[in-house]
Amino acid sequence: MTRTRSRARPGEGARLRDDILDAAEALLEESGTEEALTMRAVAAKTGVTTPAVYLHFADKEALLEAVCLRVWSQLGAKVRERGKTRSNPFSALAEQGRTFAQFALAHPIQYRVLMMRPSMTRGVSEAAQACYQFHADTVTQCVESGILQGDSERLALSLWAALHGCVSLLIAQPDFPWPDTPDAIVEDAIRMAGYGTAISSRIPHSARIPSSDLPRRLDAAADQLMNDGPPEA
Amino acid sequence: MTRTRSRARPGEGARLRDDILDAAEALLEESGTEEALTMRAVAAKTGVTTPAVYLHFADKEALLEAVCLRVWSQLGAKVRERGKTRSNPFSALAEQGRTFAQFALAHPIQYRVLMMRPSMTRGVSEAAQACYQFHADTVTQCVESGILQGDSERLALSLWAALHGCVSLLIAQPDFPWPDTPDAIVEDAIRMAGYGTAISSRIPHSARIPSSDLPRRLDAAADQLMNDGPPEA
DNA sequence: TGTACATCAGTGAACGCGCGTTCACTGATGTAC
DNA sequence: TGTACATCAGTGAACGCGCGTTCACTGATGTAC
Repeated sequence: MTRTRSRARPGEGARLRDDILDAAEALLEESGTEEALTMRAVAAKTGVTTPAVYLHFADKEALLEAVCLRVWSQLGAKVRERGKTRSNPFSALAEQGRTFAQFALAHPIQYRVLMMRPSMTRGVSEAAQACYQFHADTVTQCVESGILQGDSERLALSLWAALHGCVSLLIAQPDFPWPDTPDAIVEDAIRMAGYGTAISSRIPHSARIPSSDLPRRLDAAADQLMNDGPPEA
Repeated sequence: MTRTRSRARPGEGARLRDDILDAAEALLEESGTEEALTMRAVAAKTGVTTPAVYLHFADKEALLEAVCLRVWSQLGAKVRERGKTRSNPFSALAEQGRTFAQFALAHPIQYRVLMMRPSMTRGVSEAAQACYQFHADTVTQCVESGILQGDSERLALSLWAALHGCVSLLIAQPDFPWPDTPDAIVEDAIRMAGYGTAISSRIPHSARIPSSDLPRRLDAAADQLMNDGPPEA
């Protein structure tokens, strides 16, 4: 790791800050593990000596926070941007989910770091909150337009959790014999979560559906969804 | 951390092995982080000097594998035991899910370790496989009895992922303003995954459901699930 | 235009620490005679 | 029953390493005169 950086002019010192964050992310991506992110390695990757990192980050924790903050911002921006391309809130929800999953699969270690450590500082947790809020708002729109029913906060969580589980398994268990491509598995999860949330939000917890009858009823319900009339007898 | 252990008699040396594993798990639970699991700390917690650990585990990796193996076995046993109490495969599935989630929430760091690191050795991956296989078998029974349709492997994965996402968020983000108790959130996730998998497995990917009509159709589908007749006009 | 100086982005060397791991050793125990 | 001995479950001290962090410093740059 040779030093190739030229010294910044006075007043341009902040340039190093971004370079360090770039290096930190690159390190995560290349190594595949958070453990590789040491102050020394980040400095070397940036092309600078270790103490130089302390000019911009108080300590390792601060550096890690800055990385998280940036990743959350990027993720939030992507989801917002793509989510707005659909007018119907239910399909916007699906599109946001796809965007979220794509981002996670494209930046697996960053995603892992974001999700595994509780948001530490106010800054990070606000970025995370903003990202989640956009999702929650779309869920609220789904409730307002009657597609979903019930407490939008709980619905939003269920949906988020389902998708998170899907990508988090894809990321953490790459050696698992996955029956299909990641995209297809994500798509399955989105369909399942979408239909599941919509239907289960309409069925009271108290309802006891006789098990022997369940397959026929499910067929009928699916027919109701796909066709307009009642299912043929 | 005083040493309280008495030396084992010849032939009983293997007793230490179990004690070490107990200490390792206790350490994880108390500290809340995998980083606390060092050879030194484990030895101290066991009441033994550090090199003594090497009498039973070749290195740190081997110790961690042994911990994982034991946790997977415990989890598998719990799920099997409780899953068998239901005759209907669909509600057995739900019961297994609840058991799984309860175990995860009761042993959060162990769960994290299990899920975050790809199964390393043959032993661990076999234990994990066995645990998952029981779940997959129940899904297959659901398919055979007509409750679910389609590729049981993909269905099993979707269900597993949804539940994993739910508990993994509950574990990783304890500071999040969860709108309800963990149990209630898990229950929501199970209902959502159950209905969602059952319905979405009946709807071809090619089906385009007109969005303007969606709320009414969802109402109708839910009615079909709860009541026997078609929904009132 | 030339020179002394203040500024500030970075350097180089070192610190103390906890870690995984090794190695020569000890001392209680069961056993052979 | 008494004693020498082999066994083996552990001990104590040390190793080298990479880490986060600190501190006195340097040297290029823009600026005042």
